[in-house]
Amino acid sequence: MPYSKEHKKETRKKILDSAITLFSSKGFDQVSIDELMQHADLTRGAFYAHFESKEAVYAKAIIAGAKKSRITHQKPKKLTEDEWMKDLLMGYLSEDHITQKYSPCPLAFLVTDIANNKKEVRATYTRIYKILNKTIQIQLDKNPERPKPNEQEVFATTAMMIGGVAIGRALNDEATIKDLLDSCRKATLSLLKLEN
Amino acid sequence: MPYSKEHKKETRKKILDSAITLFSSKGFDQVSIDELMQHADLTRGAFYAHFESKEAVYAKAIIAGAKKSRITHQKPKKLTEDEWMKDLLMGYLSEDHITQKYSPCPLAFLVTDIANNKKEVRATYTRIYKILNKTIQIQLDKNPERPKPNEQEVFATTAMMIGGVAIGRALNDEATIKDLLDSCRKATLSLLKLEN
DNA sequence: GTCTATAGAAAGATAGAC
DNA sequence: GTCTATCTTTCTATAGAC
Repeated sequence: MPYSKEHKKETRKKILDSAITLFSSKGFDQVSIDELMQHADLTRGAFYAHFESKEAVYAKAIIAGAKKSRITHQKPKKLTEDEWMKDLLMGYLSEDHITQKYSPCPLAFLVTDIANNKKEVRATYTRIYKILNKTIQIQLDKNPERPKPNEQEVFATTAMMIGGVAIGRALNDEATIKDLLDSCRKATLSLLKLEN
Repeated sequence: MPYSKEHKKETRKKILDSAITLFSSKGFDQVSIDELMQHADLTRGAFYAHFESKEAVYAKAIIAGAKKSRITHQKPKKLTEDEWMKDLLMGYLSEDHITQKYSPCPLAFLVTDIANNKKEVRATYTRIYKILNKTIQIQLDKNPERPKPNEQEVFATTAMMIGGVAIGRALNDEATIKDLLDSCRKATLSLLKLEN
């Protein structure tokens, strides 16, 4: 066999990485399989040895994108739980996130794109969305010296995070983007009782 | 002249109404000019007598859609300013809005769709977004007997409104949608100090 | 202004060589 | 597994008759 299993796995990963970047910045329809494969240094025809359709790679890209997001990472030892949570919020609601300087969160970058897609894709979104809320809740419950936000406050917070980033990407005016992000950062801290 | 000016204006309005409905529910790329014109009881070829391109009708549809949104309407006489504001919030963050039972807000239905579109389209979005925030601010300033929310609190509120509706449309699970909307309704009322 | 017909480009997916 | 070539469909936009 001229190609090892290892090789295939790496190629798949390259395709998936390209998919995260391209789908996040341009949406499902504006990325062709040709472009996707070229970005991964391959040609059209090789695609179907790895995924069965465009929808399939899109769904996998959402999952892979979520896993790359900082919010799923381990807390650095030198930070307290609350410091880490604040760090994540500030990073999420930042210009660098909007301009894709670091790994974009598919929940925000692809919200309406996904609403227009197939049932299986929306099921994937739903699963990841629940995980995000749960993760934040668990993280916040770790500090006993602060009033714990309830489930509703977490839902409201993530709606503001996702909404803030999604709107920021649609806007055409730096100053407004800055105001929006500032406002959301402040309001999320307050909602989660993380102000001090 | 076999067609009056009046006729043209009405035809244009029919196309625009179809555009709002179809673009909102399926996004820019998933609506073809053919489908759009059929929905308006016309054929492909007639389109270019009214709009110069697909992007052009899309941008106009965003504006027309925003004008149809309840939030730009006049307050009914029998309601106080705050009651009216609460009404709008509850309607915006409702299942009926998500399922498009009434006129969808393009700011929420098309956020990421617009982020992936041309500069002029994003400029249109930005303009309407600013108007929404301003409108809410003005409305809230009318009641002198309540602490006035500042600009930041209004920005945070609209981020939650738009985020809540956009996420709700991407979700695949009735119960989660309900929780999400409940949470956002409660949090927006609190942010705007409208609880009583 | 609206129709039918069509030009011209692009995209998803498959076939077969290596 | 990856390549090139191609089938087939779909779409935007234009041309020309009425």
